Amino acid sequence: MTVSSNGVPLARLFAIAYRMMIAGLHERLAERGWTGVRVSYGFVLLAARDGGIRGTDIAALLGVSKQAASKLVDGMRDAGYLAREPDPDDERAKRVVLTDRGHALLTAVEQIYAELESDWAALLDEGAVEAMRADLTNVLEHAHDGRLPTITPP
Amino acid sequence: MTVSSNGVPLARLFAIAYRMMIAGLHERLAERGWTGVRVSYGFVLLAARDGGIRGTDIAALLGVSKQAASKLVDGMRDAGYLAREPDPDDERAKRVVLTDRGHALLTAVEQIYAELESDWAALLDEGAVEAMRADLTNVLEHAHDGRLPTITPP
DNA sequence: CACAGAAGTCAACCTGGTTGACCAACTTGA
DNA sequence: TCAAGTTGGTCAACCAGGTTGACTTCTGTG
Repeated sequence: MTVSSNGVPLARLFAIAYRMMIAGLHERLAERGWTGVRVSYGFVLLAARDGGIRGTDIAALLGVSKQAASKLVDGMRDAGYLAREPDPDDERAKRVVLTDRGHALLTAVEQIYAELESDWAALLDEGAVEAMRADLTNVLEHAHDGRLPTITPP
Repeated sequence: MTVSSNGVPLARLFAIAYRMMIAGLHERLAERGWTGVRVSYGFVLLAARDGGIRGTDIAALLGVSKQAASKLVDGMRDAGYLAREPDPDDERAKRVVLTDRGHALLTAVEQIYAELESDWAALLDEGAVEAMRADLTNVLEHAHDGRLPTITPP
């Protein structure tokens, strides 16, 4: 795709970049013994990290049905990353919380992200990664009423 | 995800950005009467634009099996965007080429991408979009032996 | 208090992938 | 030259991760 004189469309570049980073993440996770980890796990772990999250909130944030979210939580619970607890505020509901194993996985993910970004920084000019982050954050927050959506894997 | 002191991980930002741009693309396509368009269509149309492409090459580029690629081509043919022709160089093979309707869709996609990027440019400093494009291109080319992969939706 | 709506689960279904199998055509090395 | 291995595409069966529908229990509101 060559668009006017502006080069490769940003959407393509984001797609490739995202896919490349995710591939790098999962490769390095596997090297550290974390296997069978799906892309959405990281996003769910992040959202549930502080005090847990409800199934319906996971569904909303991932943009899927509550049934799909429930299945995903089932899988993560079976893998030992999450546990379900009663929600103290509502007898219908459950909160999904991180297990120790879930915390450990999330820590590994964060470390690897830092490594990957260091790799990028080594290839670009001083401060370019931070500038990119700021610009992306700026546009995305503008598009979402001032706040990044919490969790959105493509 | 808060990574060290470096803010939101780039991978998340790319995911959100990509998803947002694709959503914008498909929303604007629908406004122009293009409905039922899947994300991968644009990538296939681009790859097939100049002289067509083989089914196995689509499979390779999309990172899917040849059967999956064949199904995708079936769908796009049925929707009127592609046609299959014999490959003059190999009796086993077929080339997938764009129909007029396929060319028109690709043109619409490119126009919308340009619009979306103008929206971004309006929110950022002078030249920031081009700097981001250059930086992304730089890193991604470095990671792929000097050439961007042709086609990779997540 | 009645009722509409919400949270989660069960069940059936669907879509876009997968693998396996197959046949015709092509390529390669002896 | 030719046999064997490989390749391109299609058919078929299967699967994972979604979907929708239905249901029960609980909550909030008028």
